[in-house]
Amino acid sequence: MPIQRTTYKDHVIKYIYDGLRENRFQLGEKILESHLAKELRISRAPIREALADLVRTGLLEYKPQVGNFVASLSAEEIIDSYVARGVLEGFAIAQGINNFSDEDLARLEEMAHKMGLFAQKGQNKALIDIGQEFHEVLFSHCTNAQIVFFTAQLSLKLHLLFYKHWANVYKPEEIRDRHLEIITMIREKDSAKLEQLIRQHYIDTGHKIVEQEN
Amino acid sequence: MPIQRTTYKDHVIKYIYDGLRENRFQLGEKILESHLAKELRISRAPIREALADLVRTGLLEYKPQVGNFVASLSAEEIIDSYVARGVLEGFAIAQGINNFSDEDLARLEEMAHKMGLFAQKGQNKALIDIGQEFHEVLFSHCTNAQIVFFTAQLSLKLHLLFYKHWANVYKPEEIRDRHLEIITMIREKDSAKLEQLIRQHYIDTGHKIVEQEN
DNA sequence: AACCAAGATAATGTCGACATTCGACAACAG
DNA sequence: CTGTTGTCGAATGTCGACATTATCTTGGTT
Repeated sequence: MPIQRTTYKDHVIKYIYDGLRENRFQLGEKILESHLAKELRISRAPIREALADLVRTGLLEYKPQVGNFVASLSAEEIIDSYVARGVLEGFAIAQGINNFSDEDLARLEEMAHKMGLFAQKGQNKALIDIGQEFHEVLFSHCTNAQIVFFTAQLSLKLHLLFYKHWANVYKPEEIRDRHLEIITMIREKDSAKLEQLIRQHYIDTGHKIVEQEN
Repeated sequence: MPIQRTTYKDHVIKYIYDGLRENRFQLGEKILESHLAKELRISRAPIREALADLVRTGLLEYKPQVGNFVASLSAEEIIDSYVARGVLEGFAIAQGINNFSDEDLARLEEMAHKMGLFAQKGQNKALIDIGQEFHEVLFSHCTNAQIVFFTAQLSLKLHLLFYKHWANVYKPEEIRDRHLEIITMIREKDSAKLEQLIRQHYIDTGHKIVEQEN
C-alpha cells in the first residue's frame, strides 16, 4: 500500500477549500498570504504553492503583482461550468453504457430512493454524500483518464455551489426521479439518448442554481 | 490596452515548454530545479512555481519529496486525450453551428485548401500554423468559457505530439478533405452529425499518432 | 555472491529576509 | 472643488540558506 506523502501545501489547500465551503470568505475577497502564514504558523512558501494550485482549479483568481482573490462566479460562468460538466459526464457514462452490471443498477436504484428520502428529511449532508457516491458508480465504467480528470476538476468548483443550494433546487421526489430516469436509460442501452438526458439535466441544474444565487 | 505583467515564472514556463517541443528533454527525465535555476540565473522559487504549473497541465509529473519528471504519455493517455478533445470540440462547434457566416465558411474553405498544399510541399510549420488558425475560427463561436479553457489546456499537451507527427499522419489530400468535410457539415446545419464527425476525426487521429509513436 | 545496514550525497520542502510593485492618501496646482 | 503628483505602508516576487527526505555508496554479515 503506497503511502501518500503530504506536505504543508496539501493541508493549506484543504484548509482554504473548507473555508470556502463554509463561507468563511467573501466572494471576491482578497486572500493575504501573510495572514494565512500567521494563522497556520508556517512560512509563505507553502501558502503560495497552495494558492497557485487553487487558482489552477478556478477557485481563486490571480492578478500578477496584486494577489489572489476568491473567485466570484458570474451567472454565465456557472452555467458554462454545468454545461461542460454535462458534456463530459454525458459522454463518460454513455460510452460505458454496456458495462453496467445488474448489481450496479440495483445499487444505483437503491441510492436514488435514499436520496429522495434524505431530501425529504432535510438531511443535506447525507444527501450530498449519497449523491457523490451515485456519480462515482456512474463514472466507475469510464476508463478515459483525461475526462475523469477534467470532471474531478469541475467538481471541486461546482460542489461549492452544490453545498449551498442543492437542497433547494429540486423537490425531493424530483431528485429521486431524475436519478431514476438515468438508470432507466442505462437499462435501455440507448447511449445517444442517455447522453442527451444527462446534458439536459446539468443544463437545468445550472439554470436553477443561478436563480438561487440571485 | 492592458499591459500583461510577466514574472520570472512565465518565462520559465515558456522556456521549458519550448524545450519540450524541441525534444531537449528525454521522456521521463527528471527535471532538477537547481539546474534550471543555474541555467537561467535565478533562484529556485520561480522555477518551482513554473514546474507546478506545468504539472497541472499534464506536461510534467510530480512525485512528492522526489521531484518533477517529463511526462511520458502512454498509448492510452494519448488516445484518451484525443477522445476528450473530440468530445469538447465536437460539442463546442456543433453548439455554435448556426452562427457561422458565409465569410467564415469561405475563409475555412480557403484554409483547408492551403493546408493541403502546404502538406504536399512539406512545409510543416506553415501547415501547423494554418491548422491552428482553422481551429480558432471553428472555436470563435463557442461562448462557453469552461470548454474553451479545457480545450486550451489539452492543446498544450497534444500540440507537442502534433509537432512531431502530424505531417506523417495523413496524406495531403486527406488533410484537406477531412477539413472540408467539417465545413460541409456546418453548411448542412446538422449539429448531431457534425458532433459525431469531429469526435470520430479525433479518435482516428489519436490512433494514428499512437502508431507513429511506436 | 547476495543481502542488509549505516553513512554519504544530493535533491526537495520550508524558512526568514530583502527587493519590487501596488494602492491609498495627502499635498498641491489649476 | 477637482484632478494630478508624490509619498508611504503593505503586499507580492525573489532570494539564499537551512531542514528534511530519498537515493546511492559502502561495508559487513551470512
